[in-house]
Amino acid sequence: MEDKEIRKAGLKVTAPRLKILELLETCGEHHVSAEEIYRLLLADGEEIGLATVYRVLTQFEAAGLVERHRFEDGYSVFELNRGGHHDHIVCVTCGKVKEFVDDTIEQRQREIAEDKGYEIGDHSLIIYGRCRDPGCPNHGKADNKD
Amino acid sequence: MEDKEIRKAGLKVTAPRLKILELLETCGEHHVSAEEIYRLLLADGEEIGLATVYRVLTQFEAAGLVERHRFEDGYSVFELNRGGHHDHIVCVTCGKVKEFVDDTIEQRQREIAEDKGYEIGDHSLIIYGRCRDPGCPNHGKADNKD
DNA sequence: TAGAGCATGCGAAAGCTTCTCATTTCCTGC
DNA sequence: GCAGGAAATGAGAAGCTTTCGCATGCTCTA
Ligand SMILES: [Mn+2]
Ligand SMILES: [Mn+2]
Ligand SMILES: [Zn+2]
Ligand SMILES: [Zn+2]
Repeated sequence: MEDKEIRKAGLKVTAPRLKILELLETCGEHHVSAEEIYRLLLADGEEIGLATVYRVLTQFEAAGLVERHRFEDGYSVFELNRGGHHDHIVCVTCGKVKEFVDDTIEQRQREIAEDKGYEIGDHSLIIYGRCRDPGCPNHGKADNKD
Repeated sequence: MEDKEIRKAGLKVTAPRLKILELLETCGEHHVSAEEIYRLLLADGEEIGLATVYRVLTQFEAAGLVERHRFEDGYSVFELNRGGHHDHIVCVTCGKVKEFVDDTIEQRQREIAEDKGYEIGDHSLIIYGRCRDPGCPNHGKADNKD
């Protein structure tokens, strides 16, 4: 099943590639680092190298199968490209990430690019804030001002 | 003159801090890396260490004097905090950066944060595209689709 | 002007990511 | 099914940005 997508990307169908793709499919909206993928596969009994995980993720990204994001700390996290574009809102306290799409913002971006003399390509919008989840260390603290 | 700002940040007024602040002032809307700052100061005859540049930039950032951004490649670039917030549009071909502010987008972000149950803090919006400058390698190429 | 403490420069180290290379695996054509 | 050539892998070394540790130097207050 995933064979098709890998072949379409011009890549050989190998165990590491299949396993990484499978794992990403189970992740849904969860964003995982290369290191996490590596450890999860190891724990699953797979024999795989960290370098391979990085290589494959980069290839998948180039092929449009996978998206890479860099949140505040600057390190890479990955997720399956599930078709539609979306942006992210991240809790700076607990790290929780939610996704959103806003047509107004998307439209304004196209207008801004046009206005500034750019042919628009991609974009990255990340909102940082504090979530109100009971489990978040931030929970309860009324309104911290720093 | 810059003494005031440094002191206000609770930091001692030292040659490295003054020089870095001065240099950033000459940069205007240009975004510079720590390494660039380091080399520019060295070329200017200053005796300074790269570790100090990083340390000072981090302190300035914490004090709100300086802003740090990470464009596509993930490395840090810095600019003086010139008061108002702004976002960036970057040419993926030549690297040219322009700044913009859009009230509609800013407002929608606040609504999204509210909607998703986050107390909004900062955000990072970077549009990637291709500029139409005569000097840009992209110039002339009608509309490349990859 | 002297003292306490903060800041600096240097080199070493951290942490993520990429590279190198010998070995293995995949895939095409027989 | 099998062999050959190309592509991919795993392991460790290396690369790069950024941070740390520490002996020395500088600032600032009194
Ligand atoms: Mn996502
Ligand atoms: Mn800027
Ligand atoms: Zn949270
Ligand atoms: Zn350009």
